Amino acid sequence: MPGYRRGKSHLCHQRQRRGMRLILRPSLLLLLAEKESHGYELYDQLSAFGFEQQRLDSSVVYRDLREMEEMGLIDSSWDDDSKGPRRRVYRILDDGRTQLTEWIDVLDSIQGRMNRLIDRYKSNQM
Amino acid sequence: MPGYRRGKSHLCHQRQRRGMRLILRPSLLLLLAEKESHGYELYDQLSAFGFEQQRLDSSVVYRDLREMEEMGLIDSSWDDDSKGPRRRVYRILDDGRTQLTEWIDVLDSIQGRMNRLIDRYKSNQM
DNA sequence: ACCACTATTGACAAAATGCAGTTAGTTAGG
DNA sequence: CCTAACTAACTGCATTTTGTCAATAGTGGT
Repeated sequence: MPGYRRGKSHLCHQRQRRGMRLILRPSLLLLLAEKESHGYELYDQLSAFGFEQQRLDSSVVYRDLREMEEMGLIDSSWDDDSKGPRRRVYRILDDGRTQLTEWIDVLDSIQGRMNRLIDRYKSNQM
Repeated sequence: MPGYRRGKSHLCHQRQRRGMRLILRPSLLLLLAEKESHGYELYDQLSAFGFEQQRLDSSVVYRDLREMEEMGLIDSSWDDDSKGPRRRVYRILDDGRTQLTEWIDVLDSIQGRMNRLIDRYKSNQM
């Protein structure tokens, strides 16, 4: 059996990661709303939202892009003109813009709830 | 082939749920930091943090309590004096208070990131 | 006896996650 | 020419995490 004991500091990282997954797709959609792009570039740009490459495997980004494509939020095509390996370039669709708006609203309301929790915690400290 | 097509409105609910799961344990710990309690009562009190019973099955609450007990954040004992079925009463431990503080910090930082995202989205609307 | 409400638990399928590996084109150095 | 490093995308799989549903059990009311 693989030892694999989860220490307490590990728990925070896990929670942090989950928080990040919550905003990954909205972040990707926002980047694509600003400009079309391919997976590898998006992966780099995510640092602007606090994603660290150590903690986020690029395969997660590719997988999420594929799924958003299946959902009809974005679409893609190959770019053969660029140097290096071929790139799959993604563009946001109208449904994607609509979805982005809705997700932002959801994040807004989650923030409100998180605030309530944090405020209550802090008011107890006195 | 179970029909099960996920419409777009479904996606928001899914994301909302994820956001809620993120704050479930911190919420439970906070409630227990204020006063010892049992699962069913905690389940009721969660509405104060925006949890709706329609969208959160009580078994999830019980499961999380059990796991936090395994982690040594809280402990429990049976209360046989109360009316009705026996209650498992939970109390927060020192490690639980420490963990709560850390989780609150994590939520704080996640909020910061969500804010950056939302601000960037809104500045694009102009 | 039957129903509703309180209270906790168990079991299982479905989904999400982390990690590691695979394929391939390009560039630079020895 | 061979190799290493970087860019780029994708796949597979074992674990973990979820959501959902059902089972059990005590109490009070009609």
